[in-house]
Amino acid sequence: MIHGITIGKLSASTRVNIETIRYYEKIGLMRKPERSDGGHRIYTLSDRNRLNFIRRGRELGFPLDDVRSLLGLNDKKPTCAEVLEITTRHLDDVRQRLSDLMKLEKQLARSAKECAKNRNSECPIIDVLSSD
Amino acid sequence: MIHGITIGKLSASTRVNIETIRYYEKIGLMRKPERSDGGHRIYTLSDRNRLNFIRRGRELGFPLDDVRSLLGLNDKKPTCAEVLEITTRHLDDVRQRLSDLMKLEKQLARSAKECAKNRNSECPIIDVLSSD
DNA sequence: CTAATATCTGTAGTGACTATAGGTTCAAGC
DNA sequence: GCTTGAACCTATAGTCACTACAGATATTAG
Repeated sequence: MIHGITIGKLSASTRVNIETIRYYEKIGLMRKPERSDGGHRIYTLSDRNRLNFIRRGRELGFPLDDVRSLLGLNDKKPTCAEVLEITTRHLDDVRQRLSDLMKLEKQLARSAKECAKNRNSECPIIDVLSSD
Repeated sequence: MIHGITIGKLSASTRVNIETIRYYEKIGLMRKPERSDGGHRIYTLSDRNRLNFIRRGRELGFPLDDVRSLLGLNDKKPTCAEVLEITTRHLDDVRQRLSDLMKLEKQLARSAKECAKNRNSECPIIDVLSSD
């Protein structure tokens, strides 16, 4: 291949850490690339596309197992319906986490506010944590 | 023992898993309790209070290191100002995660919607992941 | 006394990396 | 051709906060 890419260049051009790339190879998300005579990994443009795919999937919060499915590594390329199913499940999960975090934010914000205006007496946050 | 609580009862009365209680002991969040002749852990009401404190802290999303500080295990009992500082930092973190998740939710929801009304052609979600 | 239940220790696994140690290869400049 | 420094290699351990075993021992109810 005329256009071999070292792992460093691949890392720089995809914004994925070198260690992470090697980790993806270990768990089978990235194929094992060719090696130079000295044993350095040599990647192709196709590898770069795949890695970008994985990165974007991760940026959307998909767990690596979902990314694996989306890449078609579990069985075949997923149908559009299957992709939708994975996405919908993930979306539900995100919404659940959102709802949990919003409750949390409210509680913390209330505690912090009380604490701020009540600097002399017993700490209200500690009280909350200690109360039965 | 009149005042002894077994780990099972402690677990049931605090809704903290037995394994988690032992883990907290290992990392020094819970003190080492007395033991029965046979070697079973025997807890006191004070242990139960502490464990409830830890559980509530975790429910508010504080990392264990923060809980440790709030318990006064790092140096002394924290002042109210220190508690507020820990809480505020944690709140900032929660708000950051909230903001990230909201962006995520938007993107995923948009993708899912497009995918749902577009079942025949190329999958829009895969397109997003593949695009440069 | 027996049988069922509870508890014990220790280790490994989870997810998705990140960090380190100690070695080898590559590419550029002279 | 040689040197040097950057890039790369493998393997292992650490992160967080648990959870899940396996295999042994203790306790308790009947």
